[in-house]
Amino acid sequence: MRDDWYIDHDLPLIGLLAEVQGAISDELYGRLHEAGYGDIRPAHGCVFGFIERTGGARLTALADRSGLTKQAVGEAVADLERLGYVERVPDPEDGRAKIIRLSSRGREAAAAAEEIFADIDRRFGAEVGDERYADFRDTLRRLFLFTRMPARTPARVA
Amino acid sequence: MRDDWYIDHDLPLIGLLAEVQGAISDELYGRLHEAGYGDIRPAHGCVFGFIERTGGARLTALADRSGLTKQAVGEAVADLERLGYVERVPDPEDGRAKIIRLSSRGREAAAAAEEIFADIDRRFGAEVGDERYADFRDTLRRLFLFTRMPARTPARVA
DNA sequence: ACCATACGGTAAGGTAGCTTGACAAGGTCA
DNA sequence: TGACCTTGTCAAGCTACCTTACCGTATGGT
Repeated sequence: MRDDWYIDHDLPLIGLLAEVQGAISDELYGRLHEAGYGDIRPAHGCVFGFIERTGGARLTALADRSGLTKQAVGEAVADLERLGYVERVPDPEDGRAKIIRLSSRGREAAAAAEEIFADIDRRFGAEVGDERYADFRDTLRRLFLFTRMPARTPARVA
Repeated sequence: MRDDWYIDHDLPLIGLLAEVQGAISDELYGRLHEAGYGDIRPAHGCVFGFIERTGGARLTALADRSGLTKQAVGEAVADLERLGYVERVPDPEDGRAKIIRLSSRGREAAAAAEEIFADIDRRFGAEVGDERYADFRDTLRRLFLFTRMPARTPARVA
């Protein structure tokens, strides 16, 4: 991105979303690396992004929430267990299931990530105005829920 | 995403951006497929998203604008050329360079994509309110430009 | 007690989309 | 004219994620 094409041309919504997301992603993993969490990769987001901070979650729940397959999430969990960020404990309520829980190091990393997000929110708020930014976040969340709405049930033919 | 975890838990900004982008992406490529442009893939976005509609652009310019490597964009261009969406012509001003231009089929596909985007904009606007949505788009664009801002020059030590 | 179903895991293999490295041909400028 | 940079391309390889298939164990309805 060395030239100024994007100053004069509008990217479509999808392009703007992708670019902003990419910028945040670069900052997140860059700063996690500096903070000593360099072994956390984007693929681990399906765990950190969707797990209960305390109490943990089942593999199947993480797969459902993230929209990925159990295999993909299982691989991420195996990685994070090896790296010491999560631990798997048997679920007392279901002998088949295991609870995936953040270890203390995992909670530290999650806290570090949340600080980075808070820092980004602060800078974004300062750039466009806090009220404007709050509205933006709110609208984005509504659009997210909108895209997750179940398709309209076809009208029943009486 | 079968359970309702995301109703009660806030995804961080990056998660919201990723999810909404994914939803738009699904719709875009699904509908392009139905419209007879099923051979256009997300990887081609670095061309369609950043090329001048008439006049075309150089490979290096597309790489700069999209933030990808020349190799990645070159592969997308080779694909699109084979599929008939773009053509490569020698640049009269520089013997090394080639101008990548949308063919007539390429312009048709771009127009189809723009209709899909307009349709999504219409639905999003209806969901959250047109004014609110216009503000949202505007703020998103400002945040995009903000993330593209050159790093602050360190204050010169007099 | 039986059997369908769900949970988690293993394994093999594949695809999309990018990367790094090396390079020839053409341009730029002292 | 020689040193250097730019443009585009070839080749090799990586990451993230998917698919299909199979398995053992546990649960729950009948």
